[in-house]
Amino acid sequence: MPLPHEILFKTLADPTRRAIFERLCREGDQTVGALTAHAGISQPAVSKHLGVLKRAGLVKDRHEGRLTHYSAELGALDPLVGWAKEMTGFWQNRFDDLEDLLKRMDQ
Amino acid sequence: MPLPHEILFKTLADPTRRAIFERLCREGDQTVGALTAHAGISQPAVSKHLGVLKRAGLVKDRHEGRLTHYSAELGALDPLVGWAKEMTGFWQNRFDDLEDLLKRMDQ
DNA sequence: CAATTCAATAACTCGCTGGCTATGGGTTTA
DNA sequence: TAAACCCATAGCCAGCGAGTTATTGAATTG
Repeated sequence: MPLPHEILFKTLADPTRRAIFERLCREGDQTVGALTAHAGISQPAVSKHLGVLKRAGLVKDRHEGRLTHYSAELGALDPLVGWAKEMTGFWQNRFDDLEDLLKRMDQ
Repeated sequence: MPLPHEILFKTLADPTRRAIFERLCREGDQTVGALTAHAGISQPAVSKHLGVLKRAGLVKDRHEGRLTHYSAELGALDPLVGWAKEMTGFWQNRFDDLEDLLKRMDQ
């Protein structure tokens, strides 16, 4: 099983897929048909993207008769932000180490 | 010119490239040779990845004789975090709208 | 100056994936 | 129940990109 941020980066790297996700974030609940109408690609292509988004935990679906509604899954982006903070944190730690070193040299 | 987060997602989607960037964040300045020693791929492959990272603004290089040192560029991840916050923000706004609606209905 | 080392570029191969069309299963409508 | 509609799956194709080896340029070493 890959780390959480791994699948997120791969999934959100595709512009079309990210656009679908953004639309779900901005406008909330949407049917596949509505998403297809704005995506500029075929319905099967949209369905495939939604499948990928769902497997990444970025989206959840709701069945209502013959319609399928999709909505953005909240908090799914957390690992991504966490990873970014971790990276900048490493830098901060090195900065702290440098400060410690300078402090010790000062004595 | 693409949006800032666009290139970041594409660049960081590759595991090898992300590993190189993580190493630079964790351990700071590194030569191409040192990075190659830990990457498990050939030196040209590493150089190509470093080129991509550099064009994305995630990394900067420093020439010292025949060696080239690379280091992580701070703040390059900001647009990524910004985008994530924006997405969750949209959801928050919809939540606020719902609260407003309910408030208005209550009167 | 010859040999060696470091890194970048060139040229190529190959697997992955995002797009398509065709089809099928399930649901509503006439 | 026949027809139309919504969405998912299957199967196929083309382009991209990550890897390779070969080569070159530049800098250090002997």
